Parts: sequence; structure tokens; C-alpha cells
Amino acid sequence: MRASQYLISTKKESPADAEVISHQLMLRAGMIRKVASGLYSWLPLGLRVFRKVEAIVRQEMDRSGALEIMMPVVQPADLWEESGRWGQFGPELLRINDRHGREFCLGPTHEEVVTDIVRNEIRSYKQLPANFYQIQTKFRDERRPRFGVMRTREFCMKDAYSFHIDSDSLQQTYDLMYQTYSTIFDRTGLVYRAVLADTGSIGGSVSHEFHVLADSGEDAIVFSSESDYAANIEKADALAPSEPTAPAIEEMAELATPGVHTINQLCDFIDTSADKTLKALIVSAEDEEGKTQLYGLMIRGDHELNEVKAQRALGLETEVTFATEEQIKSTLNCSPGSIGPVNLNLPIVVDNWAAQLSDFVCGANRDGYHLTGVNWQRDCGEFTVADIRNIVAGDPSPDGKGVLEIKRGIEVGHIFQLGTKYSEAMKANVLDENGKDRAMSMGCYGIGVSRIVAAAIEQNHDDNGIIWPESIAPFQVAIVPINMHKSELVAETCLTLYNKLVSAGYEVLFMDEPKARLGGMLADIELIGVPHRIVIGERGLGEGNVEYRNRREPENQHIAMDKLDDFIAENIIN
RNA sequence: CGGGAAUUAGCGCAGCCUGGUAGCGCGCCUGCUUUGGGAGCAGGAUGUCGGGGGUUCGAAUCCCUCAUUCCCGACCA
Repeated sequence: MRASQYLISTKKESPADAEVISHQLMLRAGMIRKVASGLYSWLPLGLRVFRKVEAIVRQEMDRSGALEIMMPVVQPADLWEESGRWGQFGPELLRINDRHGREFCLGPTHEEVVTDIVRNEIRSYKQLPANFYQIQTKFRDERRPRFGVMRTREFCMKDAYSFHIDSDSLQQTYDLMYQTYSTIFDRTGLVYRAVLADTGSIGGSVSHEFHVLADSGEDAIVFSSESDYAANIEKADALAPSEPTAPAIEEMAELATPGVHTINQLCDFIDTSADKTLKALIVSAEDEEGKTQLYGLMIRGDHELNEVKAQRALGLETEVTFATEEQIKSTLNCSPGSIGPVNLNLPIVVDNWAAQLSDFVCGANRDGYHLTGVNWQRDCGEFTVADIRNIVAGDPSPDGKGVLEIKRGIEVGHIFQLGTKYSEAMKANVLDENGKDRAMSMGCYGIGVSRIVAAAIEQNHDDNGIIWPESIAPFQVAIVPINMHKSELVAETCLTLYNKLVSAGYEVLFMDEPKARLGGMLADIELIGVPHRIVIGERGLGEGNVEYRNRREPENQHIAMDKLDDFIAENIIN
């Protein structure tokens, strides 16, 4: 590609509303432009990268035996009513009416549509297993789009759905997808990890997420120092403490603690450490009858609540949210900073590690007071004990090997075993070998194509711009002439090299603007992140060589003209 | 959806407190000189100061209101 025929729309300064580095660099490099909150256009340069990622995903999905299809973005409400999700999905599902007033939604995912296809097309167990995928735009009306194309409302996802006669077959395809995903992320050149994950609102049992490791990641993932154990923090079990609760020694006493509302203030006030205190959290959720109910959750002062675990421990279908200050005040007659388990008239769940405390400090359910010397058996009423806290670094690994460390990750892929959730709801049955109807088992497998582009930048950049992995770079090589308009020799040499590389199949960016200045061209090439660059000038040609620089290296190499072909063949992957 | 902030030229910002002819840097256009890491000189174009309402002789500036956007908390590729 000749730069003079292309749109290289770079900027020196990054727009004020870009916070994370990938967003800034994508804007500065001229890859994307914002249209509205969470909606982006892809400019030619950005789209080249996007297509590279897409091609890798498509090749590996095809290689796995999955069949590509394309389903509509706009989906009829009746399919969603069949699965029960029309009512379950919140405002994230963008609902629209057509000219006849019929209800539709913009597809955030395609379980319903694909299940409808398969129940109509597949009748016999002999046609299974089957795996269908598409690479297509999804729409989710996110509460808060952010971080450029990392979290948008409209985004591109590869979504695949597999169908099986039984769970063994599902497990096989699941394992195959796990392998396929590993190959895909290997090929993108990113540092990633597969981790155990919670299944969330999609439903199902077994699930893994694929995370690109980056400090800016939105998710916390935990790893064992000694084994392969890795999990999303939502999912990682905290082992119960091995030491028993120490016997009660102190008497329970009420202590006036004016102005103390937080654990930190409490620790300062009575000069203790947070792991000797108890933190009481009040959450609100709908019980089985759909009534809003408050629950008391007790964790050690230095721990954090894990809401997914809490929901499970409470045996609830709907998600739990923190109770508002008004809810707490009207129900308990005290403010959120003064709550404790003693005489608390709510269902109570105590974390394993909080349950191990003795002679601890907690709120007195009375503003301005705390209790000291509290002990569970002696002083508190009924409660249940469960794992409801987040892992902290240094906790023992659930598999018993090593301790856990925590890193940040960007979720770029997620695979699920759905079981028969959708096939039963939508009556997607096949005849088994005995001629009996059986609901198919399903798996689903997603990859965020546009998100991979941003994640790649998060993981590969420096002060000068993007450093693309070779496999997804928009161009492989840049040719930069010096004073081409003045030197026939330079112009001639560049053009010859350009034509030769293009016909050899390389993707080349030729900076052929005659009057462009060297500094500007080099800055653009570095910002855009082209992995290889060749600078050609009269001075070097006079000595019989050109300058080569790898985007990852700080220094130039002089390459003799007569060795250039060999050098390129050896150093630039094609 | 709650809490905070922002909105002035394509981009980054000043001006607002204390009302009185719309500014700076980058970018863009023209010409000349330059050209080994974002050039110099000269000339030029571009604004309903986010929208609406109010106060005032007069509003970018003060008041009200709406909208949009970003940041911090609960969801997900």
C-alpha cells in the first residue's frame, strides 16, 4: 500500500476522553473514531488489524470442524419468550418494535436463534455432534461503555454453539474448543491464561474464561504458585481455615465509638488490626416469592465480599445488591457502619474465616457503638457458615498445592457447557438410538474479536506507540525513503523494493509522499506499530546499504543491498 | 442506575471568578526556503462558545433547564 493512496490519520495528542492506553493509541494511530458512547467506526488501518484477528479465528474454527453460519442481528421476541429470557434479561437487551408494532430485540447473543435452527434441521442423533459458529455484530446496551473498544455497546463476537446427544459428547467438543481457543490465542501472539469461571447469566455448569494478562484488565484472576490451578476470582474457592476457633476469653462489652463508620477508623480508634474485626454487609435480593428481603453477610474486616458466592450461599436465583442506606436505616434503625451479628434480626451467613474469629470487634446495631469480646456460639443467634469472600493473595490454593497470587486479566474468550437449559425450554429434541426423543446437550463458545485488538495493544506498546505481534499487524514492513523527491536513486530503489515485496506476498506500507519529513514518517510508523521498517537514503546507498529496524529493537542495522533479499526472507515472517 | 466532572475551531486548551468586538498551541490551505527523528518565514481559512429559556442596554461569562460525554461503584466477548 502506498501511503499517498491511503488514510493515515495519526494524531500527536490523544483526545481528552481516552483513559486507557489502548484507547488512546487506537485513536492516535487512526484506527477507530467514536460515533457515540460505546459505538465506534473502524478506519482502514484499524480494520486491517480487525480482519487479521478475524481470519485467525475463522481458520481455527473451520479447522476444528465447526460450520460457519450467519444469523440476524434483529431477533423476534417470541424466540426469547420461549427460552424465558425475554423477561429475565434487563435493560441490556435493546428492544425495538417494527412498523407493525411487533417486538424484536438486537441480539446480544444467539442461543435462541441457533437452537431454533437446529431443532428444525436436525432430527437424529446420527447428525450429532454439530457445531455452528458465526462472526458477527452483537449489541448489548451496557450501563457504562468504557475503555474504547474494550467495552462497547456494539461489538464483534465469534459465537459458536454445539449440540450433542449426551454430556460425554459435549465434553469432547468442549475439550476441542478449549484446544482451538488455545491455538487461536497462541497465534495472536498474546500472553493469556485459561481460567475456571462462573457461568453467570448464560447458565450452565462447566466454564472457562480466556484472559489476556494486562494490568488494566477489568477482571482479577488467581493462580497457584505450584500447580496449574487458575480461576476467575469470582469462582476461586477460599479454603476454610485449618485452625479451630480459639475459646472465648473476654466478656462481651459495648464500647462508645463516636464517628467511627469504617473498618479503618475502627482499627485506629481501638488500636487493633482489621483481621481481628468483623465487617457486616447488608444485601438485598428477591426471595423465592419475589419479595425483596435483606440478608446479613459477615466477613472478616480485612476481606472483601464475593457477590457470586454470596448469592449461591443464600440459595438465591436473582443477583444480590448492596442494600441502600435508606433500606438499612428503616429496617435496622442504625446506619451501615454500625451493624453487627448480635441480635441482628435477619438471615445471616458468616464467612468461614469470620466464623473462626473469637473475642472479635463488631458493630452494635446502634449508631456510635461497637461491641468488643464477641464470640459466635456464646453471643450470636442462628447463622450459617459458608465461603463468601474473595481470595486474597497468599491464600492456599484450593487444590492444596501452593498459594494463590492475583493478576489482572482482560476476558477475550469464554466457553460454557450449557447442558439442556435451552434445548428443554425450546423443545430442541432429536431421536436417540432407541427412537426416543431426547433434549440435546449444548455448549457455547465466545471470542471478543474487537476486544482482542484492544487487548493486544494493552499488552504490546511503548512510549512511541503500538508494537503489533507479527500475526495481527496492519502491515508487516514499512519502506521509508529519505528525500525521495530529490534523489532518483532513492526513488528507484524504494519502488523496486516495494514492487518486489508486494509480489512476494508481503503487506508493505510505502511512505511515498514526496515531501514528507523523515521525523514525521518514522513517528507515524512507530505509532502505528509496523513490526519491520526499512529506511532508504542516498547516504546509505552510497555505501551500498539500507537501514533496517525491528519495532521491538532500539537500534538500526545496516544491511548491504546485495544481502537484502536474504535478510528479509530470514527475518520477516510471511 | 447512583455519585463526581466536563462541553469554546478538526485535536489539545485559555478566557468565565470581576458581563463590554472570540483567543493560544497543534493540525489544515497558499507561497518561498528547508529536508538523516514531528522544520523556518510570510500569508490564509475554520466558531451558532452543546441546545433552550431567563436576568441585563449588553451574556462564552450570572441564573434555570435539557442534552451529550467522561470518570468512580453493581454486568459481560
